[in-house]
Amino acid sequence: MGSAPCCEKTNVKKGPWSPEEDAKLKAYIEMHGNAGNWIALPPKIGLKRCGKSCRLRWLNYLRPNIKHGGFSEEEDKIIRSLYISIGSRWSIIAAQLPGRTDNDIKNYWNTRLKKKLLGKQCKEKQSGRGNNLEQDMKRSANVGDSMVQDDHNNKKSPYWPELPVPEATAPPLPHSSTQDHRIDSQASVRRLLIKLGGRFSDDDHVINDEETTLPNDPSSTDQHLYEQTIYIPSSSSSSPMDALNLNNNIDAKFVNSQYTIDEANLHMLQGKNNTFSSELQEMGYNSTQRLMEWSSYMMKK
DNA sequence: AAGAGGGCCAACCGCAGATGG
DNA sequence: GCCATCTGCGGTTGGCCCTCT
Repeated sequence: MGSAPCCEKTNVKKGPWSPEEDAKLKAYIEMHGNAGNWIALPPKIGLKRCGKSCRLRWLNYLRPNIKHGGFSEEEDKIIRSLYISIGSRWSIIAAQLPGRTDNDIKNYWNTRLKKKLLGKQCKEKQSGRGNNLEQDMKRSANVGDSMVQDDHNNKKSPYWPELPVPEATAPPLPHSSTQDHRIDSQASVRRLLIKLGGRFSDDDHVINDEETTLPNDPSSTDQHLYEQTIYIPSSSSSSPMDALNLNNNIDAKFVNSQYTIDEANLHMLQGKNNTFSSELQEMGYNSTQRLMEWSSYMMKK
């Protein structure tokens, strides 16, 4: 494919936006919406900018309710845990943090969290228990990729969503007590799954009953997610692995779908002796156990 | 005081998926 | 089914600003 034709190099201004340009763009979008065609927008309002540039400026800066800087500890944790789960899917991570943009989160990760973990890794290395962090990070970040890679067409498949904190009862995702409840109910977990790239096949009615209730507007879907909090029950008395493999209520197609877990990948998630593992534990995670519990629970639904 | 170095962030680039003709 | 175009995303870069020496 390649770059959109809107990005012709000729006669397009680059670099920082002036207040005048911001004002023009903001005024237009507030009045008309983005009209679904960013490329056609700049000429309409007399901006010598690429449509993509306008879109980016709006999304990352001019959009209402955008927060900049000052990431809270809770946001920090959410970012870390989601990164561990799904890797550098910044847009998805951003969707869990209202007011934050993927760019912001990406910058935050690259400039702070990464170093934070690197620092930690160095300490661990000095104490003789660390592995190569870069590899660990890659490995961890690629967990989603590797575990769901479709061998035949090499396409990316859905990623595992974050697992709730393993408390005995109704553990929410780490979030600030002052924040809105974000991800609530099994339904929203499913939605998150779908959002994470999950496209359950049409006959995966396990999901579809919920999916059909989703609003079409992606932004309202996000809002819907935010307005809820997660509730995942504590682990059942039966073995999670049993539940994973043997639950007779599970639609066979679902069991065989891309959402099943193989043990090799679970070991990857386990992240033995690496920084993320300790990070997880610090946050109260036992990856394998949690993943098992979570998938078991999801399949029983 | 000034130069060097590093941190941080806004913006750009290029790719891939989605969509429509 | 193919092609052109648009949109969205993640990686990278350029430049400003702050801190250190």
